[in-house]
Amino acid sequence: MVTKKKQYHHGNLSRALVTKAIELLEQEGISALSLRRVAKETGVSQAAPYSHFKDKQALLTAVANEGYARFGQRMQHEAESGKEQDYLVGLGRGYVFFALENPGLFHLMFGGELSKLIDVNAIHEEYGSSYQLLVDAIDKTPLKRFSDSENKPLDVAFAWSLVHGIANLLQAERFTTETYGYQDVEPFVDDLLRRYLGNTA
Amino acid sequence: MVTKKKQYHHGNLSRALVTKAIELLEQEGISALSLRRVAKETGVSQAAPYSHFKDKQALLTAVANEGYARFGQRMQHEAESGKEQDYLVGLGRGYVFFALENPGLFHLMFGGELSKLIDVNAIHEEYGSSYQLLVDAIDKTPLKRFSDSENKPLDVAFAWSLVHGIANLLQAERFTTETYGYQDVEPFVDDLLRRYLGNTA
DNA sequence: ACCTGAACACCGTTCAAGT
DNA sequence: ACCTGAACACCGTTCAAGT
Repeated sequence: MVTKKKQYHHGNLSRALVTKAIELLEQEGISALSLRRVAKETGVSQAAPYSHFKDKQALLTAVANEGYARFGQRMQHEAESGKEQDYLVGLGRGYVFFALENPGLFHLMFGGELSKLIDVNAIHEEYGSSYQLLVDAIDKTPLKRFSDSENKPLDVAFAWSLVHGIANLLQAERFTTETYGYQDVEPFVDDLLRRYLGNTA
Repeated sequence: MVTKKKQYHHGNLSRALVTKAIELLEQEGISALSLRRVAKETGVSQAAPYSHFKDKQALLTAVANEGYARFGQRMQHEAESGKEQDYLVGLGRGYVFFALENPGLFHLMFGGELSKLIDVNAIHEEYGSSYQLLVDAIDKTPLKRFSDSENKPLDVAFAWSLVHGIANLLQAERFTTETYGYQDVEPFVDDLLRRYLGNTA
């Protein structure tokens, strides 16, 4: 029953490296994520990754892309779960929860380790499609609260910023929910999102 | 006229290291910021910084603290400049502009390189006082737009998140202002802040 | 085509030793 | 007290060589 232990060479090394990198990233944080460790713990020599990725950036880009895919799924899942009637608020919940559940990945995806040198196009597919979820939601039902002068693009920027700020500040422990009189994150996030982003509240 | 070239030993090495670190951070980004380079370019041996800082984290913490001080000043300056009547919106302008003007520092201050291992108290003085600016502004004039049920703490979290999200996304080039039909950042930021955060618009 | 082992220039950190 | 030089274990990356 113990197969695929020592014979990569099938084209799965590339995927195995990405998987191991995510594992390391979430368990020990981004500073522990060295190419050499990823290689070693995948059971392969330090130079082997270079057969599949141009350099460390390229591996990180692949990891981030996997992250964007999961991110979009998480948002959509939350929005459609029925826990929240307002679809846009549901997406916001998914956004924030993803950040809290996958701090390493989230940090890599948005923290700028990549964005300095990255080939932006290399990331755009998955990233763009998660972004598109927000755009679509706002296209369907613009924010009534600010409907005095309709401006959907600005509404998108607003929603994106609000939710991104909440996710970042919570994850970096810049807010602590106790400061605001909440014991748990979830109701805190819900109140914030419903009150300032939702149409129903 | 050429003094203080080779005789540290006065207690200024510590400050010189922080200054050089900020310079490197802004010129070449956080990945170029190695302790060894900071030491070398300050004209001192690789081990010298350890006489003043416990480790690299400690130096970075000092750098971040200097950053928080400048950050608070930038916000206050902008809010009091008279370019914007709404004090809170002025603070928001300062917040966002600081991020765009000092991407390296901003990234260090909020990006989590520190927040994982940091002694949170070591940063709290300067950080707290910049945060306090927001709290005070909202204490004085709560957000009228959401005054249906007064909740100032939540208003603070909202304002902080919105402004932090805008700053981050702009700085990481996650938005490009052209997407939203603006040529310059400034009017884009103003419209966002006035429309969703201001009381006057 | 995919992988290894050795090599290079760089890290952070420690420690004995100098002033 | 403050600094140096050498050392250690780690990096990312390259390159000849193996299969």
